[in-house]
Amino acid sequence: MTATILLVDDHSVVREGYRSVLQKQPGLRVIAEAGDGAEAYRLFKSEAPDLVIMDLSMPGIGGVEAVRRIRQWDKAAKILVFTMHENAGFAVQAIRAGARGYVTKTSPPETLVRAVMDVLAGKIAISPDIDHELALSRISGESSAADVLTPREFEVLRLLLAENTTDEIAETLHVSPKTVANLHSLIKDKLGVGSDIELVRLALRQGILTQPDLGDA
Amino acid sequence: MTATILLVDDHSVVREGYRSVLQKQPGLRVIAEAGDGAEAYRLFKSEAPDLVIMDLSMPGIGGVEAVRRIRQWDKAAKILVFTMHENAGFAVQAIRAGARGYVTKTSPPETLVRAVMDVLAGKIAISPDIDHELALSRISGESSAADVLTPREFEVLRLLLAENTTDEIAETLHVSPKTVANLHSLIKDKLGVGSDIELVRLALRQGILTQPDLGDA
DNA sequence: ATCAGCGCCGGGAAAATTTCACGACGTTGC
DNA sequence: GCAACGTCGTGAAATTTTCCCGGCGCTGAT
Repeated sequence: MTATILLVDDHSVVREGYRSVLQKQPGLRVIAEAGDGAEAYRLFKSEAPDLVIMDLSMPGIGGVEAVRRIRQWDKAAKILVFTMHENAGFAVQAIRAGARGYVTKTSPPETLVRAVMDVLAGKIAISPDIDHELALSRISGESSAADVLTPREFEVLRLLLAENTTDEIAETLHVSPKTVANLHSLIKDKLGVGSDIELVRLALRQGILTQPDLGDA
Repeated sequence: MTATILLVDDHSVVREGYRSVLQKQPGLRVIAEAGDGAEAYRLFKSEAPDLVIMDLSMPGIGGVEAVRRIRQWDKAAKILVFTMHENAGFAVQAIRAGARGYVTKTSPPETLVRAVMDVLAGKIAISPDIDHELALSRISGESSAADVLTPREFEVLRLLLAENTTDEIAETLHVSPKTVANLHSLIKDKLGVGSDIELVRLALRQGILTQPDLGDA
């Protein structure tokens, strides 16, 4: 019995790479490919693959959201995240969303194959570098944003990173600009950063702010 | 006569993809692979390939710097940049550094092959999406940082994004904190942004600030 | 040679923002 | 009931940002 696989990555040349690696492995068969989250969801429903290999950064709905939706449709779906982000924050997000594995693209092909086998066998597969990252972040506990912030604070943080001025946020939140400024200050305090610049970079590292570069002008 | 190629990308599975695509093309032969800029430079010198296919985001010295060094070593080197960044800023940097082509990873395999052929034939190859980006950025001219800023301003900008406080920058630059604050304000003015957060995001888009996520904690 | 223009450096003062201390209200949990 | 906490807001002090200014040195044009 060969296991069927759905490949999800927005770079076709990269999918070619996955396929090439997986083909060499007996017992695996790639039956479909998707280039974004929405297509992945659609194909999962129609093809019902045994395993999904999913990239994180994709146009439209991102990988994490795609994982969430697929798991919502099939609570037993086996999804292995395969991404460039060597970052504990992303891994935590992905696992929380329902991924059964997280492997970085810097890993050698064997690691990917091994992870595929593990996930198919029902195990959880995390690549060693991320394991290490995770351990580190536990030790030298960088405040990890999403935990130490209250829901309201977190929302203000997201808006600060996306929207612009304090006043705009105050309006969309129906509170006084003063409150937003207070929260802004409190957030920086809780996160242990001194400037907005550090704040953005922290958010970047932790995957709160996702966009790498889309939307130039 | 078959053309020899050096592949540079820090993700081995991705290199697998390139190879797979290029192998199908008669007249092309991949003779070496590198996982970072330094290795690429070393291999270029020892293997003297006809063409280099280079990723941009890599550990250690990045792709742009690698392009620069290789071109310094061999002014006639043919380098094709193949990256995920669908961003005019990166393309401009790469071309200025000496790349002869710029293709995004979202492009279909044919586009890559076509670009490889064009560059080998001595032409400049830019993928259509970037051409479009370039045109757009010319029209709705986003201030493009590096141009409108004087050298000194640009340096302060870099330090703001990397270093932290105004005072630290003042010291490393041997000027008064006041001057740094003034420059900081002037930079935001010239770039047309209202807050530091926008400033960081602009820098991100334009590739002034490169690190995507390395160095979590 | 003179002068205008510009990059660079910083002072001063007004304006805006950040920060801190504090109070109020509702919820939750012991 | 009450302590603990999240949320919202005020006010006033502290700090930063911003704007306007003058001075210096260089370059290029007249």
